[in-house]
Amino acid sequence: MKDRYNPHEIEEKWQRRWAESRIYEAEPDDRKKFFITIPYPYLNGNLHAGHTRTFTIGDVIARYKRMLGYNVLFPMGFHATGTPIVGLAEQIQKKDPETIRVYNKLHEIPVDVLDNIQSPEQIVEYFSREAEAAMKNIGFSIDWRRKFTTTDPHYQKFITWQFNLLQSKNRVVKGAHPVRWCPNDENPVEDHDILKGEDATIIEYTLIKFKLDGEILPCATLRPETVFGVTNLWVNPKNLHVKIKASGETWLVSKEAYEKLKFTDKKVELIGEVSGEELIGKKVENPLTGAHVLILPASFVSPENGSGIVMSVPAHAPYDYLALRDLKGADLTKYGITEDVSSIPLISLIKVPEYGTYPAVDAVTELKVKDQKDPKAEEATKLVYRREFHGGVLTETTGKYAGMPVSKIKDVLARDLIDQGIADVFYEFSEQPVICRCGATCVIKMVENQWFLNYSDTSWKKQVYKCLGGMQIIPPEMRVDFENKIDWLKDKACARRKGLGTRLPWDREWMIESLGDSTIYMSYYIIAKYLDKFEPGQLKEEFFNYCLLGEGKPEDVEAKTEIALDIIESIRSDFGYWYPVDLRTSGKDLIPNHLLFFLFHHVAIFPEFNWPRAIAINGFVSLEGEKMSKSKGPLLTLKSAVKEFGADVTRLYILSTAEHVQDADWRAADVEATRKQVERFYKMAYDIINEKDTGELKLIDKWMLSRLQYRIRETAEALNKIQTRRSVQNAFYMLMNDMKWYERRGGKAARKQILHTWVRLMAPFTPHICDEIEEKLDGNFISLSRFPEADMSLIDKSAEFAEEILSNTLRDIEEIIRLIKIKPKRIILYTGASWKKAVLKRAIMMKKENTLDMKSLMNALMSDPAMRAHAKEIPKYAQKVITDIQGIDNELMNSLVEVELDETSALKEALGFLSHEVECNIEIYSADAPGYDPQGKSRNALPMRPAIYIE
RNA sequence: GCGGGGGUAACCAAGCGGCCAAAGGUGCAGGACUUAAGAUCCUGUUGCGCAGGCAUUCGUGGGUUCAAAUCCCAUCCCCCGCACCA
Repeated sequence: MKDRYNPHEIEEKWQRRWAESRIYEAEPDDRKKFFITIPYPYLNGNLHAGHTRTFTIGDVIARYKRMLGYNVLFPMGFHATGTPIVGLAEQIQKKDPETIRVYNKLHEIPVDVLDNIQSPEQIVEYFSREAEAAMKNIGFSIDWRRKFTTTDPHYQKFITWQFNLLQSKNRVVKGAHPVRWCPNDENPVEDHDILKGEDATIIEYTLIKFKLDGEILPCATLRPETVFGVTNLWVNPKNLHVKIKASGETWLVSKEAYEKLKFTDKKVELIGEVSGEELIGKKVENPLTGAHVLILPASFVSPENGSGIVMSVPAHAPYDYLALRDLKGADLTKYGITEDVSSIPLISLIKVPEYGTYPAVDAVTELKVKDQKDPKAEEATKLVYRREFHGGVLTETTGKYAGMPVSKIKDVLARDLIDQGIADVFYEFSEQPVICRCGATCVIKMVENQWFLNYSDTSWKKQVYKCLGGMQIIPPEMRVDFENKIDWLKDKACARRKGLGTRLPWDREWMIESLGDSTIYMSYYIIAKYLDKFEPGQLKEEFFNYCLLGEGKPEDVEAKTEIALDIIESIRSDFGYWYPVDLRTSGKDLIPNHLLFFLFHHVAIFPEFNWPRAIAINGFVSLEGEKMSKSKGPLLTLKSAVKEFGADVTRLYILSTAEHVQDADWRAADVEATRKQVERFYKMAYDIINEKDTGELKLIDKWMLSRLQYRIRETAEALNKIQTRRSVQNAFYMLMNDMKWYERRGGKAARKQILHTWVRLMAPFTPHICDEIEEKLDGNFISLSRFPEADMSLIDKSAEFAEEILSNTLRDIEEIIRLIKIKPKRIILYTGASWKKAVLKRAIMMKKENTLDMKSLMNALMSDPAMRAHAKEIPKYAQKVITDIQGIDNELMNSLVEVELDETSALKEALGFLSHEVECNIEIYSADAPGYDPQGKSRNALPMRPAIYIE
């Protein structure tokens, strides 16, 4: 150990020794096991501060559990499945300037290296090497023998097995689903492919098929229940409409709607054109109610929205009401309409507390909307919609639906209408337009014959609920989040046309989607150690069925796969030992996807005793207050953080700056401060090691040992809850402050003993520096030693009280000196009179018995002859004590009566220290025998609070 | 809109019914050490106060309580997710 702290030298040294001694290579034995996993990183870039946080939390827990005596398995792999890596390869090949910039500047890859990673395979190779090196440099205690990449042929066998199994359990189904689609690229568009309209979501409309002489006028609506209140349809006379064949029916829609329908699952065919004007004046039949209603002209109808034909519900839709009102007195004879349409009776079907029979009318009146072109019409629409949705109930008009809340009706009614063949589903973007990077306007396409995992299956969800119920979720507040997300999860497309990965075994045109192939791979870590024992081709289903599920006979597996029997048995027994996953820690972004799928697939495949035990969630990392971005910057790589500050400092900082789901902020200035603190720790340890402990334990040593026990207990409690911030706070900063005070008070005797404990307390956080120190203490690897246990017998309340009195008194003296602005020549302390102590104790006792009041206290006191000498002073003090006690918590009260402390002698022991601190001679008396007391200050002395006289 | 998280002193951040004017870190100011700088160590950092005190603070407004940053109600503001994408 050198006198100066050189993190890189120390870290390199210990990482090498750890690797040489293989201390993190876990094998089953008779200890209790702990299997911790962290989502493997996706290899389209270098590891960054976000990974640093999640992984370091995992490593700290792994190290902590190891020191608690668990046999810890902490493995790591790499994720390469999916499209981004392929996309990246294309960009690099094209030498796309932005990509080159991002990967050169943000991911810190030299340009000449970039030239050499052109193919997806090279990218995977490069980033996995970099990631492994980075994780080693920060000192993660990973068993590297188990690493793998999801594009490995062995792994593909594993995924193939998994999907065949899911298929056989009817968890994979065929269906169609809508995606954002670029008609130009003929590809689904992802968020980063979108130029404009990134926030647009796909909204499901119900298309209600009004009938006109055997032809159909479909109206798109978000509120299918209002079909009961339709009084007419709206068509914009200025728009061009088309007549099309749609799955055997003849439809009339806007030209734009026809373009959209081409991408749906309907077969559409253009037959002819119809102007808006032609349609107006005709009567259509409401398919649900059978009512015949007029088609009327309205200017607000946009051909871009829905079908270009709108059903009118003036009782509940302000636009409809306004358009109808706007027609008052209009001459519609050119459409062949002679009746006064403004007198068409409104049909109310929703009762809502805020409004009368016709909410739309009330809203228009309330907001004073002029006409359908008034911007306030939009506002009124939203208002009515909101109120009706949340507080509305369907009226008798809706027949069997009467009494149902509006918020519950949409899905039910839409389903019913579709089943009756009088409605369809129509998808529309929430924002328009959505523009692809290539410049084309995106549409919504129905991808057909798509493979889905049927997560929406209620029996599956029920199993997941059961699994979740038996799990620990950390922090516990996140449990409700998981529950919500389980409810919300729908069927998920599990196959794609392009990207890296494994083919769907029964439909080889499809690649298994990348989130689906990373759900149960934790079990693969157990196999991964044995990859040199067999070829991918030998990994037949029987192998996995036996090793992971215990199905079949090992001899049969041997016969089928030609894998040696002892290997098969060994894997099976390893699996039995290590599984299930005891803890998975992850960033919060993975809750609604990966972590959910992790649970779904586990319950689908494994028996209940192999379901995961716990999940811990952590937040993101920002840089100097700015959100970090892999593709836009800013970005801080793990590698460069360690290079600049060292592994231990990086670890300590990232752990201490935020707790659980809170986001952490990386601030270089604060990291620098942490570096100094670590340096101080190193220096302190160095000094302690090179000094001899002296003397026997004094009060201050007992105080220090007492404090240490609290720090240990807090640290352990925090780590048990994966509160890394709190644990670092206690194990490092608080203990550091205790040590400073201890040394300032001249404490020496316990320093080495403290250090012994301290390095072990710190070892999970800063393993390198701790091993460096431990080498000089015990010489063994610190991660193989035991984590400290708080020894409650070393808790010394009286030493703590003494120290508290001392520091409070010191602060008081200094405050007085500051206020009276003199250089003190003589200071006298008077400790509280013993009768006051007696009063206090008696009062506390009575308070605990719930019998404390002035009268009974006085009675009790006065029955004691020794008290009578102070009969004059007692009432006033007793009154004060009674009020003071109100504000004391129980623990303190207990201590106050239990602890026997001679304040006078305790202060006398610290007299030298006190006098030195205030640079003035100090004398101490008990108020029982004050001696020199010119101002009678001793009367003010209280228990735990000496009076002070300064001259 | 729905769901989740959050608003605490110059900043980050703990506390979630009583030793709370509020942990810890940072910044800032003063002091010690040093030829000096840095590092380190002390002290202070809401206001007032020439004896250890008092007054006012924890988004805002009410309420419960002997006692509220902490509990209840209302209200305002900020962040994240809402999917086929890793």
